[in-house]
Amino acid sequence: MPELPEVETIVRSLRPHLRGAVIRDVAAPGGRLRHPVDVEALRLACRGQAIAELRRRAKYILVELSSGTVLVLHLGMTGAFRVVPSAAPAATHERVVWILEDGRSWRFMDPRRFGSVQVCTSLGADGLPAALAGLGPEPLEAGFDGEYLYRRTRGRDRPIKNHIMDQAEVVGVGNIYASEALFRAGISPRRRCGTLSRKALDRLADAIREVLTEAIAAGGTTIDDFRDVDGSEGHFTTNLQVYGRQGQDCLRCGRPGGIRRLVQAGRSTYCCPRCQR
DNA sequence: ATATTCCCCTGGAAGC
DNA sequence: TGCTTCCAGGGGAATA
Repeated sequence: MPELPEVETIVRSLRPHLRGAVIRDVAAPGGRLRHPVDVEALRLACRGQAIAELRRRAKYILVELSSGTVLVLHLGMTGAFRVVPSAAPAATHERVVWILEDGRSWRFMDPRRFGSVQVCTSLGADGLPAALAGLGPEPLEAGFDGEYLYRRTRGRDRPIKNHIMDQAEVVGVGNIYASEALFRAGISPRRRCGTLSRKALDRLADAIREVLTEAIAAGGTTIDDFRDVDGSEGHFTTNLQVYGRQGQDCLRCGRPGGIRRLVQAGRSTYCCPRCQR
């Protein structure tokens, strides 16, 4: 569910609620997530600590505590947060609850348990968790452009869609925005990445930055589960040009029923075969 | 090394 | 109504 724009939306929403708040205690009422939730390590790290800052790296949320310890959170496919006025009893699918000194509670729900909540045990030289060291560049920061994509795709053979969803190449692009960016760039998702010209990859880098920026401005995309911290939906859904539109008319060339759905690496891809080569 | 497949888990929608 | 099948925004381990 959450790709870069959704995670960014959530971090921006959480920040004013949580920055400066002091954690009284942590509970893990919901059993294991992707990894077992080490509630003792969480308590040790969090009790009595203020939340100094919240940041996003790739699709991870980093919670920096006043002690310098960092919590590493991931939403998986169905993770969501709420901040509520009291320490209410656990709701359905609630996995981790932080009780704050001011009486509020910060709650993580995740029906499918693909998310994760971990205490970072070692920081790299860049101040980021060492466990995130293998991630590629942020697409909205310097260092990501057509030249970079060109360099990283020479001699590689996989489909370009799989390549841009590889978090070691560029972070934050998931299944929705991969299809959307390739449509905007006029590139077939099945094209072998090593065969793309520098010019085409310039267009693709621009398209990725453009679609992510627009989606952040719209508060993300809600297909089914995604909700902001206040429960609201993302508005970018209405701007999707291909995702979920199989059998509908292409918005660029107008071909009736022009949008196709295909499967790559077990994930749905949407494209217009006439517009994307 | 590189690329693809499978699996984790739960719920909703669609098909019969 | 009820049962079965398919599908889902992610990521990582296990295979080719």
